Amino acid sequence: MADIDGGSTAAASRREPAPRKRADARRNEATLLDAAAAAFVASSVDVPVREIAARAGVGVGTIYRHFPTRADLIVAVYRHQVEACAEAGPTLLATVGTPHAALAQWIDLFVDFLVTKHGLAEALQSDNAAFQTLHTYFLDRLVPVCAQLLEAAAVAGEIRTDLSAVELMRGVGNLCIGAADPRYDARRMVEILIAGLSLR
Amino acid sequence: MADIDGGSTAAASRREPAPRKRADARRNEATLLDAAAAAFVASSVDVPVREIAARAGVGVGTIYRHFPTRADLIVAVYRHQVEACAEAGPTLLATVGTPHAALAQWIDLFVDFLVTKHGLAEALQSDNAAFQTLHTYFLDRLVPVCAQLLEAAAVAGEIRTDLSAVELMRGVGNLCIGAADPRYDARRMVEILIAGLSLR
DNA sequence: TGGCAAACGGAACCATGTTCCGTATATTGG
DNA sequence: CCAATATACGGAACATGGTTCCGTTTGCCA
Repeated sequence: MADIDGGSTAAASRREPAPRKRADARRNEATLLDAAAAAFVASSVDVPVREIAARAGVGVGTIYRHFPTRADLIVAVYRHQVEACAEAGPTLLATVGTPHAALAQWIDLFVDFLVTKHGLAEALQSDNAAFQTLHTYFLDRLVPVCAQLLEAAAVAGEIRTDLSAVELMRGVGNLCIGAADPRYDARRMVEILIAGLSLR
Repeated sequence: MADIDGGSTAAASRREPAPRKRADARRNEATLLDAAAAAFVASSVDVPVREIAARAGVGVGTIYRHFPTRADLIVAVYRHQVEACAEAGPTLLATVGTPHAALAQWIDLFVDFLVTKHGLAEALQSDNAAFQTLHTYFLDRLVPVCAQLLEAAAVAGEIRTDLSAVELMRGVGNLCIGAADPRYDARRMVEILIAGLSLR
C-alpha cells in the first residue's frame, strides 16, 4: 500500500530521487491490475491479452509497456497473496505443534491459493518462456519458506530428508493442475503426498 | 502389425466386406506415424503440425484427413505402448508379492512411459478440447487396470480406500509434468505419493 | 503557453492449429 | 488399355492469440 510509485524495489526507490511516472501512466497501471484481476477470475489466468485490454479500456500496447510479459502482470496481480503466504510460514512454525503439522498447514495455504486461481497452477508449470518470470518469482519467494519448514521437520526426525523444497513445491504445484474438475480433488492428493513424506 | 487396413476396430472390419483404402493412403498413414514418432522424440508431442507434415513429405491436409485431431495422432503413435502397460497390470498382480507392491510397480511402468515422452504428461492434463480424445483413450484403457490393482490392495487392507483410480492416475500424470528438468525427479515424487497411500 | 519526452492505441506481424477446395491419381468397369 | 470417378492430396487461406512498432496524443515543466 505504501509504494505509490511503480514497481521498483524499496532499496532502489530510496536511492533514486523521484523518477515519478506520469499521472495517466500510474492511473492506467492501477486500472490494468484491476481489469486483469477481474479477467483472471472471470476466465482464467490465460485470458487473452486483448480481453484484458478491452476491460481496462486501453490498447494492448499499454499493457506491454507496463508489464513486459504476461507473467509480470500475473505476478503483480497476485503479489500480495504470495507475500501473505510466505509470511505465514514462520508464523505457523512458531505456532503449530509439530514441524510436520506446520508444514502440512502451510502447504494447505499454498494449495488453497493455487486452486482458487483458475489456470495459475497450469501457468506455473508451463515451460513457455513467457512464464519464466512467474516461475522465478514464486520459487524465489516461497522456496526459502518451504525449505525452512522442511528443514525443521527433518531435524525433528519426522520426515524423509532426501527431498528439496523446490521439488516439493513443484510436486504440489503439479498436483494442483486441473483442480477445476470436480472429479479431481487436488487438496486430497496433496494431503496424500505430504503423508508420504513422513517416515513410517 | 496384422491390421493392414486402417483404424477400424476388429469387430467392424469383420462386418464390412472391404472398404479398403487406397494404396497411397495406407502408405501415407504409415509414413505419418513414423514421422510423428520421430518428431515427438526430437521435439515434443506439441511439435507443430507443419513440421510433422514436412518430415513426412506431405501437406498438412493429409495429416488432418488421417487424424482428425492432434490427439488421434498421438494416440495412434503410442497405442502399442499403452496396450503393453495395460496388459502388464494383471500380470504384476499375479506375480508380485503384495498388491501394494504390484500397484507400485505398475505405476512405475506408467511413469516411465510418461517421462520418456516429452510433453505427453503436459498434453494429458491439458484442458484443450483437441486433447479430449487423448485424455479419454488413456483413461478408458488404463483406469480399469489401475482400479483393479487399487481394489486388490484395498481388500488386502494395505492402503486407504477413499481414492478412486481416476484420481490416482490424474495425480500421477500431473506429477510427471516437467520431468525433463533435471532438478525435478518425477519418479521420486510419485514414489512418495504411493507411499502416502498406505495406511500407517 | 509552447515544447517535448512519456505514454497511448491499435494496426501489423508472427506462430500455430484447422478448414477448404482445386488438382492429381489409384482403382475399376468396359 | 482407357476412361470415368471416387478418393486422396497439397497447400493456400482462415482463425486465434501473443508481441512489436510507430504515428499520434497528452501530461508536465519552464
